[in-house]
Amino acid sequence: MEVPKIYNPKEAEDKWYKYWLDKKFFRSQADRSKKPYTIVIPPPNVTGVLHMGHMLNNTIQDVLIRRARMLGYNACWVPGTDHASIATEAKVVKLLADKGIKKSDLSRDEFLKHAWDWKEKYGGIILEQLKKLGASCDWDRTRFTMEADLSEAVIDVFIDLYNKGEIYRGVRMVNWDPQGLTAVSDEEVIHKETNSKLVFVKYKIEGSNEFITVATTRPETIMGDTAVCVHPNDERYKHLKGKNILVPIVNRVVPVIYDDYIDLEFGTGALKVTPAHDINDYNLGIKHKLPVIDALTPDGKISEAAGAYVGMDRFACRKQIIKDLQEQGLVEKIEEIKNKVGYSERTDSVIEPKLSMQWFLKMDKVSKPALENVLNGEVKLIPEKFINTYKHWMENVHDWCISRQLWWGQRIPAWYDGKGNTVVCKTKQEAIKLLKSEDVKQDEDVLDTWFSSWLWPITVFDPKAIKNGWENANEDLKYYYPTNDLVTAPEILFFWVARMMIAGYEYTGQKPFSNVYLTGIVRDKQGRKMSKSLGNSPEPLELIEKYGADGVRVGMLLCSPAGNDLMFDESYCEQGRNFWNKIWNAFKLINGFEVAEVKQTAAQKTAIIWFENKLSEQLEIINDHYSKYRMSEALMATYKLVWDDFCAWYLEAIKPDFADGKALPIDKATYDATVSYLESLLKIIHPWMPFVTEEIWHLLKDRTEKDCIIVAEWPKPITNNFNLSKFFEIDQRTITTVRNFRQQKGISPKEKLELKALKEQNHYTTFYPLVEKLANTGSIELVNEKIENAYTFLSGGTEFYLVTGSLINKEDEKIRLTKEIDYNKGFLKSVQIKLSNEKFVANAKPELIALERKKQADAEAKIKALEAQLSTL
RNA sequence: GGGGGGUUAGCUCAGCUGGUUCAGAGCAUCUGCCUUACAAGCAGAGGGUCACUGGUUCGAACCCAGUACUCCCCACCA
Repeated sequence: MEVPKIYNPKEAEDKWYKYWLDKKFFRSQADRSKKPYTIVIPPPNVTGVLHMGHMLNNTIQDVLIRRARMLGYNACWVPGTDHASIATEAKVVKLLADKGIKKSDLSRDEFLKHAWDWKEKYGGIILEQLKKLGASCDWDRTRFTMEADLSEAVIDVFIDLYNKGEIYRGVRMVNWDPQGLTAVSDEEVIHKETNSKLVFVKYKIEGSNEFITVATTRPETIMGDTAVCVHPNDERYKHLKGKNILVPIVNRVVPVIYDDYIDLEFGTGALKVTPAHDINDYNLGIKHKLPVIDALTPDGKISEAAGAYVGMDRFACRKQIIKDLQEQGLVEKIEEIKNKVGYSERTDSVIEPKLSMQWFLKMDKVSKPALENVLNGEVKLIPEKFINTYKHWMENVHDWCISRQLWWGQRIPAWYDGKGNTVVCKTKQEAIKLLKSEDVKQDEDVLDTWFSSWLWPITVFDPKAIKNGWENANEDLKYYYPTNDLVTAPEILFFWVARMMIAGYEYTGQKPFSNVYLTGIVRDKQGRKMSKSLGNSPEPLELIEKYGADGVRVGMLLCSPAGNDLMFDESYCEQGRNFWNKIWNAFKLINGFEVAEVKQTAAQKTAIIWFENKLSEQLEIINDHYSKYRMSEALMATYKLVWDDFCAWYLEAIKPDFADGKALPIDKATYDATVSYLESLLKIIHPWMPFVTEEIWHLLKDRTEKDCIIVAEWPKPITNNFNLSKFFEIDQRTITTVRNFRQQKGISPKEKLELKALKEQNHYTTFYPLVEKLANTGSIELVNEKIENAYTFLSGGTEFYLVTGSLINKEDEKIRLTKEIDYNKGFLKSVQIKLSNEKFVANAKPELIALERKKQADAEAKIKALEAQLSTL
């Protein structure tokens, strides 16, 4: 069959993806007669567009799922998207703002309509992009975390946990995002080292000319001060007991309080206490019954309560107040310091600790099984190094603030009657009944996104399982759950992975997945995280355009050891592209063979025997890598098997000779063996490069409609005795030596050389036909006598002679042989030292000693042979 | 501040129970080849004080202690 000279990835990708969809190869349905293999996708944000992290993640998932499918599992990969409340709401707010619409001018329902419109329009983009990558998800199962029944499950969980007493509402210090105007969880705060000014401010002591100096990085909160605190043992301040202090600017009278929380060493040993704006101060305030003055508005401006600078932005105020204090002579000094300041992950604005009414989930009890089952290995983290981090986090876990001051998300099912009564229930009618009041209002807030996505592995299969209980779960959930592997980024180990485990144990009594494969972070060559803002991330779809999806998939995985960050560089994709090109060319060669009634050559016969061995050996190695989730190693082993073993050695060995400028025909046995090897290889490559393998699969033979490589059976090793493969390595070295000799002497590969071997040493001639073919020697003659004036070398204990008479320079040969003898003598000496060491002989394992003895004997024999050769010169 | 990694060839990384001719792989580099599958290629070659210092051991890239540099996670020190 005529095939194109170059493979066209774009054409093949579109064609085969569509074909796979048409034939429903991605579809999975519960089937008790087959073992399930399940992955649920970490749902990307609906606002998301494909980035390099997704590429890596989803390629790994696709490799795992495709291989499982070929191994005969009922492979099910469930896709979907996450509503991502903060990110999406921010996006929609911005979009409306661009149109001149303010969120505050809209009702909740109006805003949500805009949000849903946006979601319908753009929410599916990322899933479409995944298809370009070749992701073999069961698209019929696509879910969205805010679908009605998934949302209902979230509400059910809230109500259930509330009824169990695990959820409470309270005033707490939360991380307030003044730009997003919402509380965010501890995990959404990123602490960054920041250069700050530590301002030493003098506070006047009431009824005295004395001052007490406090150090602060946040002078704009001075108006919220309600005490000054010192250590009870601090000699410097003992005399202030019972005194009052005047807060600068506002001249409020506040007490001096004593608490051993104070660090005597830091600053001046005196702390201004601002209960509304610092968690420690808040705790001190509670302990010492201090009033709370909230000096800031939700959007980060100075509040009415502050009494000065009202309406000014917090950072502008910081500058102004320092200036004003300096003018009043109240600034003792200013130090430049580095401290950690919290920033919002979503909006990147400085987080403000703020007191507010929020809903919390108690974590101590519910998180226990999630910790235990990782420690006991029931759920495996890959790589294991994350177990320590995980343990540390789970043992020090704080209550989870689950409310968000947003509209996009699942609204908290709490109802208030305005008289201080609260009920938690699903509908307004119930609330009216329970509160015995017509005038009930639902909580304005929605739940944290992770409070819905922690149910993902359950609700994608059966959203009603929460309500109905595990015993009444549907067939899907019972069949597919617990899932097998979760592939995700270590950044969300706590955000999401830990919480899925919590929810899993709480609501199904089982783990949600058995293995958690944590990918690395994709970085650029300088080690910077790839991000849109830095502009250092290549556009994934452009990469696919350039190198083909197969090339990009391979490129991603070539540089991604498990759990390590990967320094991505486009050249890896180039390597990936070269790989599919190589495979295409190998196919082209085989495709061009002319089969005829000719005799099989000895080289062909032995090559077939050898490759069967090699293929089996490497297949076991590859399977082993997979079982340990060593993805890039499995890929590299595949790469070398194809490129080196198959193309460079096997195909070169069985390739027919040329005569009259035309390739000779090939016999049927060799052809069939070669095609079947190629088929096995294509299968092994398929998870990595699904498109090119499917294309070749169909060009190679006439196939029935459903005979696709995507559902072909994963090959099995034919033998488990790999001696042949080991023996051929010796012959490979012989071949390389001859080729090296040619290179040095400038002898063309086309020129036949005469190679002889010493008969008495000769034990293993099985692969001599391959040596003859690949080193282009005449048939290797076994001789009884050593040959003088030849290029002599030892390979596998046999002495070989390249008889090229005139080309041998005696002096050069002497130098070469002397060098080799020296090397072997040195080696022999090290072995002898080892063996003459009594302690070694006494302590080492017997096998090891035997091995060393053999090394000794071999080296001695080698030296003897080389010396004999030298003496003939 | 607490915890966890990492440091092996120019680059990205393997090296599993301390012992095989153990110092490896891929890429990059150099040399020679447009040999009718493939120059996105073929053949060959070079390249490392295993971060540093000490210890344990008959034997250390591997185990232990310390040092340096780096990355990540957690944390309420003004």
